[in-house]
Amino acid sequence: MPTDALTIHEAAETTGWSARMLRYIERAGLVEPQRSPSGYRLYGPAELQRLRTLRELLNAHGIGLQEVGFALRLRREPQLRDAVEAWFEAEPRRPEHVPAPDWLRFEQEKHSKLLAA
Amino acid sequence: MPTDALTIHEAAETTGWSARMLRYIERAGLVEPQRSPSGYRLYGPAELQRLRTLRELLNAHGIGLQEVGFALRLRREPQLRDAVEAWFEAEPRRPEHVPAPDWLRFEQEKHSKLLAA
DNA sequence: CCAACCTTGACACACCCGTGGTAAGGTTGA
DNA sequence: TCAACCTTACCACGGGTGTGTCAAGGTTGG
Repeated sequence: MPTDALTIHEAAETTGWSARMLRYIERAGLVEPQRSPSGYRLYGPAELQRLRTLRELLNAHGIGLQEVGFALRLRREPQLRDAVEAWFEAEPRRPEHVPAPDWLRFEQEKHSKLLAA
Repeated sequence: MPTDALTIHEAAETTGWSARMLRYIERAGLVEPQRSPSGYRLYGPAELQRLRTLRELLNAHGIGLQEVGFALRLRREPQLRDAVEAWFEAEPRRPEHVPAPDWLRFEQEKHSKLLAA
């Protein structure tokens, strides 16, 4: 077996996630490690780096795993992406007023507690 | 006042949403009606169409308002979009196996109950 | 052989989302 | 004036998300 593949608890230690969350992240399709012949998860350098940058991505923008999972769906289901794009394209024209982006605060409030904790 | 602008309860009636949800959708930045001088929401034909197609968009793909709200953030915050794209681009190469898309079922399970109800 | 790993599955818990309701108050039109 | 609208701001509540923990069992290395 390659010496640079870590088990789930070792990977948890070096990335800051818990082993529980590594399984959760895998189930969401975000980081899927290879498996040993007997089914053990094996995290290589690429997966470890991916887990660290995932943490940064979430913290930097105040989003959650769910959002990243949805972005994954947008990449992998072109009809979904196209349908969403089409809906936004039909946005009614109201060019004046460029409001204080209140919806932005609204969207970000959802994770403010998490970030504070 | 233009005759083709409906109040919130009238708009609720013709679109199938509740008045409560129309306010919620507005707060999420998805459909923002104009206001009368005294602050009443005025839904024009464009907004009404938008509300109907929003309902179809959610039903057709098993997603929620939260997902559409996140897609809106992706459109309006280029740095967020770029960061998410960059994270996916760094996906570790594992070209074989093209697995049964289990993550897809996982992502869609979240709304299966809603669709059934 | 056995301790120390790993696996999947389930229960639990706090918090957030979607939705309804209600209260307190402003607007409108007959 | 006054009934019937509208507004914002709360409380409530079922179900989903993110996280921990535990049980029952397979794997591994000394």
